[in-house]
Amino acid sequence: MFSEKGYEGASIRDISRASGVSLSGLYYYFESKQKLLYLIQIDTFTSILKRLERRLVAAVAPEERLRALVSNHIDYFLRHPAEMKVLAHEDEALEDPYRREVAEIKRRYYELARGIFEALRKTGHMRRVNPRVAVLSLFGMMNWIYKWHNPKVDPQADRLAETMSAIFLDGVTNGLVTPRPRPVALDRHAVQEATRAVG
Amino acid sequence: MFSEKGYEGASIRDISRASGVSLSGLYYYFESKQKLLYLIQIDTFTSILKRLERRLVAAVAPEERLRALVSNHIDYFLRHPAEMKVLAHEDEALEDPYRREVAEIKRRYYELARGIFEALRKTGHMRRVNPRVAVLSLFGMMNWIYKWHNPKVDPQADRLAETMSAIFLDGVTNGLVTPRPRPVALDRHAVQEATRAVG
DNA sequence: TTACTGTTCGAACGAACGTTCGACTTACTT
DNA sequence: AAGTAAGTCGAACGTTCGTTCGAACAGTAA
Repeated sequence: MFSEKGYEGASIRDISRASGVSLSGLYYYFESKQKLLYLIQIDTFTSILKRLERRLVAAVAPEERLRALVSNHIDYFLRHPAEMKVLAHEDEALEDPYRREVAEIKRRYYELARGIFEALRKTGHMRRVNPRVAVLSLFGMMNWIYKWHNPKVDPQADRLAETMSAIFLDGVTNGLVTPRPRPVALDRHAVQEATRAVG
Repeated sequence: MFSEKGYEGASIRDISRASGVSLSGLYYYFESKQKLLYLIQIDTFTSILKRLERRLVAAVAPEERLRALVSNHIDYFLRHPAEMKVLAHEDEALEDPYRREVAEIKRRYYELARGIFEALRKTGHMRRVNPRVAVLSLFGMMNWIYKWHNPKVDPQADRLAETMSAIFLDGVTNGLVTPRPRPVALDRHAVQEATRAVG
């Protein structure tokens, strides 16, 4: 309901109708509408973060870690579209005792992503891009998915994650699109083309 | 008000209080709350699109056109943050006589962007990326800005547009960050590094 | 049977919602 | 001076909102 109509747009009566539980029945389980939104957000955020941490233990190279992050995020996104839409779209609807707590998890997620970027930079494989802007651009790319993704015509999670990783790491004009492992080095032809593109 | 509290969260009374116009005074100008949202969206969308079209007449090379699109979008975004937030965040709040009309402009904007991608591809400067996914990823990157951009700590429009264009065209791991005109070709060192990154 | 605990609900609360209406003011035309 | 049109507003309309409360139900323990 929150994902369909937005937090303010969805009434407790809507939720009651959709769930088949009476108004007061809902309040037996959730002390308020705010708390319900809070529970959805905390639950979703916690599990996506936990799943990411589990996946990251297997990945050590920064690029691999970044791919793991993108893959995890998008996979979760497409598997739980309603929850993720609520997470992406209703973050401002939460008020301050709850809001702070969700923001704290969000910050952990952000810091984790930022750490991967810093590592990528240390290995010398990233150019001088403001890391904050880079991370937030990546999240923007991924979190926008709920606005447009249509399972019938758009790529599945794996393919989408590969495309977005490729766009983000190599851009649309360089490199080749290949599944993991990483695209191979630029050949002479690609370098020539890149050079020609400038002139 | 719509940008602060969301469409549903903002009441006509909020708007009345903030504008200093009485409830009925507002209805002298706007026939409904929906119509007010519609007017904001149409007005904003029309002017950002018009401005883009004006800028595009000067740019012929696909890459230049893409940079113009990014620059125009972000510049407008940071200059009219409230309107753009409403555009990005409240698109689903609009109902169907109005909604369709806004969707039509949005489609024109999308098609324009897509056209630039197709052109980029035809020149051979873009690799095999699903153009739909590419365009929507780019828009995601840009439209997410309202969630995080803080004028005090984050780059201004020019710099931000350059960074996002660079990320999108070249990725974070390739090429160099330079202001327009385009970054120069990869030197031997960069190629070596890229190669090493794979192995 | 009685007592208790966990679960469900209808009915209602006051508050806030979007919208309307008629009256009033102001400024300009005749 | 009278008339007209545009602008502004207080008060109220019916509806919906989030939330509460006490009654009723089921299942188990004594």
